[in-house]
Amino acid sequence: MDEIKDGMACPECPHHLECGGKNIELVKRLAEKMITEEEAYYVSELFKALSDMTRVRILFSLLGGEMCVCDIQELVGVSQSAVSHQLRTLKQAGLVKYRREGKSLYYSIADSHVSTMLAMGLEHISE
Amino acid sequence: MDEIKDGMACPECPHHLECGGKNIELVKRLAEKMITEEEAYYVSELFKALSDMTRVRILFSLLGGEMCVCDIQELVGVSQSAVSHQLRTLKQAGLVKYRREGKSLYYSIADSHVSTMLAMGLEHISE
DNA sequence: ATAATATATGAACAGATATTCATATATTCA
DNA sequence: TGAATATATGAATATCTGTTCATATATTAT
Repeated sequence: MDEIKDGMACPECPHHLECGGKNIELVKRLAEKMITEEEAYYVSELFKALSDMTRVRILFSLLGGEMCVCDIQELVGVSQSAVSHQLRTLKQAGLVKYRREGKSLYYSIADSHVSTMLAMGLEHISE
Repeated sequence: MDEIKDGMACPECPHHLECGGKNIELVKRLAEKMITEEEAYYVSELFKALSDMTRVRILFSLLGGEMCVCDIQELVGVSQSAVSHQLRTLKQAGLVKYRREGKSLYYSIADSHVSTMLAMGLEHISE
């Protein structure tokens, strides 16, 4: 990878350095406004939790309200273990929460961001 | 997996069938409003495109406007090949578009859905 | 305390994914 | 046409991910 050098504007292509297509001004300016690596990591982890078909189906199921694990299992049609593993992923990403009632755990959408993201995803694919 | 049978309400837990925690009414009602497997697949594929740190950084770079590949490469700090592969993934997901100008390709965010999803993702992790 | 039910969890394996390397394609310039 | 630049692409590989299977934990009922 070439190093970014400064103050070497090329007469033929004023925005670029060394005619190499490196718009140093733009890159330097954007680099300051850029999200941090840490933020990018957490955002990607968040979307990773939404990147599996089973988890997406679980979340859309929960849009109608809270459900216990065995009902999710029934509705989504995967094994108890698989649902549980996926619910943990969703929980860790802050996408769902749960409460206990007797032997059952009732899962629900964590907040309205989640519903909106799902709605937007669905909208995006329908274009 | 137990089969869903109808009309067998259990006296002890009226919402459930066979005391097995299966809320058959709820499950049947939700099953009708459920997104299809196909929709779930496409939505998960969309979010999968957002589930990688490099791609997230590329997209946030592009929020400021279009950029050519070599500038993205410089800003994000990964190899030319890696950027190109990731741009293809983003393109296939409909998240970015591009136009050619001479030897360079200028990539940009495909539509406002994308910006909003990114903004919401960032918002969600900051809570 | 014991049994039954609901859910979680760890290990293992098959399949997916991101990067690298080498090379191909497309465009411009001389 | 040939050289240089910008980007794309295929193959290979190491890593990651989702499911299954077996088992553990937690709650309730007997």
